[in-house]
Amino acid sequence: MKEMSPLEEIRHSAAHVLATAVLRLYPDTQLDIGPPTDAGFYYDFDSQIPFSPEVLQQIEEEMRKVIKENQRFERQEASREEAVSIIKEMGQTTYKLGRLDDIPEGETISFYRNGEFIDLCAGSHVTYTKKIKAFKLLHVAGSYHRGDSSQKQLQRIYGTAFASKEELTQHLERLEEAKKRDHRVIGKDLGLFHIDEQVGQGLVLWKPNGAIIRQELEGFITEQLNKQGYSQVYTPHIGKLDLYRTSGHFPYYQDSQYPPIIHRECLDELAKEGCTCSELSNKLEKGEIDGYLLKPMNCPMHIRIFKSEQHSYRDLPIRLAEFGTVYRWEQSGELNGMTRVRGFTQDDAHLFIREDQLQEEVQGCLSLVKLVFSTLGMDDYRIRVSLRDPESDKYVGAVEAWDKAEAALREAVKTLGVNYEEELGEAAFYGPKIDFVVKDVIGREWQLGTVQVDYNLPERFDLSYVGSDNKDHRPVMIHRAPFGSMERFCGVLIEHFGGNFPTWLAPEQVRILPMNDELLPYAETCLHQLKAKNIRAGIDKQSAKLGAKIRRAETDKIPHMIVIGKREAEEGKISLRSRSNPELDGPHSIEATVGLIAEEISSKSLPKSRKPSS
RNA sequence: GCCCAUGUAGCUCAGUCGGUAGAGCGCGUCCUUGGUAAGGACGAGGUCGGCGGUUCAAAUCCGCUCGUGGGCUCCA
Repeated sequence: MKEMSPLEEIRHSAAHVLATAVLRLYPDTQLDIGPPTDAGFYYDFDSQIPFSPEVLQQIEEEMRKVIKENQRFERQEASREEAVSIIKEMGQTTYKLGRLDDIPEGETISFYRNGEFIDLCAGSHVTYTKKIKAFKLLHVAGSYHRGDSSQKQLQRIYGTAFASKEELTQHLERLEEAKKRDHRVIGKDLGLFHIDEQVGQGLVLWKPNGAIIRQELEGFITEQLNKQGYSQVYTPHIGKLDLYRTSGHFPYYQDSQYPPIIHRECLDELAKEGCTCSELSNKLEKGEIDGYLLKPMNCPMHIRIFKSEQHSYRDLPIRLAEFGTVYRWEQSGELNGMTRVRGFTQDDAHLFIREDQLQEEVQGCLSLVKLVFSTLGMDDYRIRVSLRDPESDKYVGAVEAWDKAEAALREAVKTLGVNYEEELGEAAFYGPKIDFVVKDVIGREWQLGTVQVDYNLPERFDLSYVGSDNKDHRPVMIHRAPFGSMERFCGVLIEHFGGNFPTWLAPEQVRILPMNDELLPYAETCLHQLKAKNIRAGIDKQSAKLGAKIRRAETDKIPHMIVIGKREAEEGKISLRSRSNPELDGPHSIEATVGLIAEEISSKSLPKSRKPSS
């Protein structure tokens, strides 16, 4: 049994109080489980009554009463037989008996009692309910019993609890603050992207400002690709079903693909025959009719490029890169802003290598991912090394090859000099992988950069190169994407910066604020000088007071403001107000300003101040 | 896909007991020409997500549907 921290004890106890209150109000309720979590606690209930917000309030009221009664938490150990009878006495047989069965033979079975309520529970708990100084029920959500979608769906009540009211208030305020950083909110405010009902769920429209950010990021990657010996390619958005039959993506992953595109004549023919839907999908699977698939992955296309020529061992590694857009039919409930979508562009590349090059190449890929993260100041990520489960037989390729690959990944990740976790059984069926995982503002984790070894596709496509022994050899493939997908990465990036992008990424890098219309010609002169250096700049020509223009530029999160008044125009200077680097504030010549900003852009400096935006 | 919630102007939201719509921001015009986070006046803008039902009457009640949010399941 794991010792619980004091905070976990409070939360765990709050979960029991929640169950106590629910049973008082709705005695017919069947309880499942109620553990503490990172940010609070939950309890799963099976109840006829839908827990609406009003009901939730009543439950919260009842919980307050329970706490006020200052019930004592008492531990009680029981034999298996006693445990069964306690559960039966409580009338909680539906789920609790199953939970009891989960406890291995020989382990202590314990219950915790508070007031009239008793629950199968390993502990631990606070001593009295009054120790729960501050709690709040947050929301209700559906959840499957044992996390299995074929099981009954229960109602999960989420809440949080703290040792003091102040901490609770702070926590709730932080949640409010986090909501303001939500990429969906900022994306709308700053005109970065739009997801349109009529275009389709999970299909991102990049608006002009968002497109600039994406172009800058793609440019950054392209620069690195050129340095590191990659070749960029372009491939189409659809390919024949046969291609994906060979790769195994069709029909194996059919559920998460847009349905195939079938030629009109073929459809007419089938209609004449009175072909049913299931017959059609049968024929598609068997390959009796062909069609096209919106590509769910870029690899098969890159593989066909590799295979279009003969390769010598001297040519390897061959590194094919593409910003390749793929389409996957994600479940509707899973879609989320830009972080989970149905069409997305991977900053993809496939490396065709000799086995002896594996470690070096993985290392190269990892250092690229690391460079991306450090350039953007994203240091709050975790690295997950996903290995195979030695017990399972779902994996392709020889065990020796896996061992080598896993060893190579381990060695490569060690050279990064960062912490990482190994997770058994998390590998893809075709090879082990390393993922960079980042949290969003609400604490949800998203996989961004990824490096994966693949033994499967070279086999399926019968890839080969000619070795020094003049014989054919099978290359190994590496899939890698430093950003993962442009959509998800931008979503996370928006939240990371809270919209205050470093100047090199900012859609509008400089805004000129003339005090009045007479100064417009001078403002235009300054604008030309900025634009001559490829600096994205604009002039606020609105008839408004300076304060209002500054406010607008601040809320638009423009890195640099150039204020122009009579004084500046007479002296041939400008007055800089900079949110990305307040050290630069003050009067400068326009030439010096252009130089400073151009330097900031080319060095990809991170913002120096993080003023919270209003 | 499933559970719950939700959908009113470009955005954020109000709209009581069912009596056919309101604010702020933004936008437009005019006035104002200013010194580091909001000057002022006037004006335009809505088939209340869509379809159907109940009703003399529906933004409001009911059903279906589409979208969104929070979870669950999933993520090659």
